[in-house]
Amino acid sequence: MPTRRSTATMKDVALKARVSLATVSRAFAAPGSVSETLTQRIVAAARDLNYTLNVNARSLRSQSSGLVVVLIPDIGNPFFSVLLQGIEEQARALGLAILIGDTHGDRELAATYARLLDTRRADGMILLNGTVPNRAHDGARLSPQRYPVVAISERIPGADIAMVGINNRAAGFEAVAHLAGLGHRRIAHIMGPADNILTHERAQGYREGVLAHGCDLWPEALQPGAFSIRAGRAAMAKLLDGPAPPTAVFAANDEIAIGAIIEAKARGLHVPRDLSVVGFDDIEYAESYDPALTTINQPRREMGRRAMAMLGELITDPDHRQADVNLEYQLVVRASTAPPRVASRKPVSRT
Amino acid sequence: MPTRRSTATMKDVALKARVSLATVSRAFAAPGSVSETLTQRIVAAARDLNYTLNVNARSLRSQSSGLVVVLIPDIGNPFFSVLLQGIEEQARALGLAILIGDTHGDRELAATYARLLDTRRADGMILLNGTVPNRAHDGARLSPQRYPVVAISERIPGADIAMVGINNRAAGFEAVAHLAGLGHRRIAHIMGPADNILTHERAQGYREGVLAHGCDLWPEALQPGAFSIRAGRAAMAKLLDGPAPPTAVFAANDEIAIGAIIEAKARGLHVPRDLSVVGFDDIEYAESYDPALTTINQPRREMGRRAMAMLGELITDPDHRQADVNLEYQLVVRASTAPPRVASRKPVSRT
DNA sequence: AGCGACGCTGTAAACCTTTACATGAGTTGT
DNA sequence: ACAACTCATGTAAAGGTTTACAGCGTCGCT
Repeated sequence: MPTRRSTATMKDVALKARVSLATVSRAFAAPGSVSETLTQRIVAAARDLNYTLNVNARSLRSQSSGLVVVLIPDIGNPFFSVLLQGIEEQARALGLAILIGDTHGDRELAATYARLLDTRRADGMILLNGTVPNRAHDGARLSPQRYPVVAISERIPGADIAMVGINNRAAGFEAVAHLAGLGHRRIAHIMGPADNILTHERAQGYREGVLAHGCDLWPEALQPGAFSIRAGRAAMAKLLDGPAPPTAVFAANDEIAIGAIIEAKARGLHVPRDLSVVGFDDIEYAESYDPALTTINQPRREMGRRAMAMLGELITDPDHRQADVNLEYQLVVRASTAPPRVASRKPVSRT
Repeated sequence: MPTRRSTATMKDVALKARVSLATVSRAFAAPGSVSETLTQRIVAAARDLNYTLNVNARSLRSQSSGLVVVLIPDIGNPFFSVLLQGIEEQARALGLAILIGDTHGDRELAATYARLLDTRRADGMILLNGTVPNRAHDGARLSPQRYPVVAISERIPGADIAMVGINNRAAGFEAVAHLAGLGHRRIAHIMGPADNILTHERAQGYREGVLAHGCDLWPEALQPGAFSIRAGRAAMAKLLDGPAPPTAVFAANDEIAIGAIIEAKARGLHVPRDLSVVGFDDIEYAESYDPALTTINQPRREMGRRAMAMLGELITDPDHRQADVNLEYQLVVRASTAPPRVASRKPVSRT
């Protein structure tokens, strides 16, 4: 018969240590403020009684929970895992715990998690999905009060929320520049979901790159898609079915890139000989794939750390205005890109 | 100047609705127990005042948090993501939230999360890493009191904790049976980390399979490893450097399998023509890999759901004894296995 | 009419901690 | 020697909810 422990409280500890309740509280909260003798007595008593702080009581009284909500659209997406580790690392350093909310892209669900802020159950929130959940929560009304919130990777339009990420437009440009530098002139782009802000930034970078390097830009060059292998495959199929297929593809993320490669292989094409592919994100499997993916590496751990650090400041000082942070990305050249088999024209020099 | 909302409490709602505090509480907690008229007045007042329940106060009073801790050794491991979704789904159905604790295999960290149970901040715990964290927490002493805990996938030795998973031994056996059925006689096994229980169960299944099908069993056939691509690669290299390399490999999980394939390819071998590989887990990338992985599929979402359901029962009734649950697994045959190039002997029929 | 039962509502205690304020002892400065 | 401080400690209120218990009106039954 598992007996729940009749929990010891501060009162019990105070009694046993022959001090007042307040002194016990202070002994734990502000180590300097209680004399050496008493502190020792208190610690000993707490140990003997197997005392543990009741966090709910503390939160109730101090109006803060020590918890931070992290909203993720899909925890299965490997892009987020390292990010999460960075967040968690920094959170621990700040004495905070994180609560991961997987929204599956469901706004309703996101709102549920966001409500944790309202109920004082969380002190702040990190957004990973490019949408402000509160908005959905009860119609169009945005919560009037401001909570500590920071966004990672995606700038949230119309919301005054600090962000840490990379310059996606520039990265997209660089991906195209790499392909153009190899001699490709017919470069397609498979995009992410239309409602995602990153999609447009990367596509914009693509467009500028294509223009700057004098490459082709035909109507079907920009394929709509989604951040998944399946979508990448489907889009690649369309591209390959077109009248003049591209010799290279810039995919909006690595999963799309993998999908594209699968489809190309299925049609007997060799990557990179017949088709070059560059991805985005540099997920763990990018390096292990066959061929190893050329892709844009984002400093994910650092992004997580920085975001959490910013949030920490915001929690202690809500009036603090945080500026956006843009970190360095990196084009990682691996085996999925090569010069086109028959260079349509001679290689274009980079501007 | 972001003004924190001067939060409305139940008292305010009671005042506005001209009822007592208790009635408001009951109106929310037990819908049936308050008259229609009052309920309406209360709901209206709550809406007008923008009232939200203070969860900390509730937790303090009711001694439960509505939170469940899920301990994961590595959130980056794709095996866990779907599992998590199953857990989360079921948790939501039960009105519980989950707190994901990534331990990075660090016992100290696991103990930190486990302490959430002590501090009444969590009502229960789901273990995904095969170790009981409390044990590490303060030396050898296991907490005397019992908390609602259930383990997924790994039976925890020496602890009386209910588990949901699959029969890993049988699955290992089946993997070998599949290879033997294709005609392989020289089948190696790359194992997971030695301190993991699954490692031994799968290895045991392998041994029994090899024996039952009259295959070779040489000293180096069982390669120690870890659940990672890198480890799989290294082990495969050793196997291939041996005097009589295997024609097939059973890897303890998919990442090992991918590592093994990478190494084989690097040496100019073709999979499955020169080497058959079967993995374990059927992670998302198994299907997309080249070649698509033959592997053991675990019903991950269902495992998560069941575990959470069991935990739910345990939370409401701590005395309830839960029996272990073994779910159905499935061997998924894809492109990474084939008959050996030169069948060493004629195909062995399955017993 | 009287009695018990029942259903709804109110009163007040309890949950455990933090913290403003009060107290008193010890120290410093003049 | 005494005022003015400092410092460690104690007292008690506050934080927002749940819930045992009590009160009261209504209904049905005899």
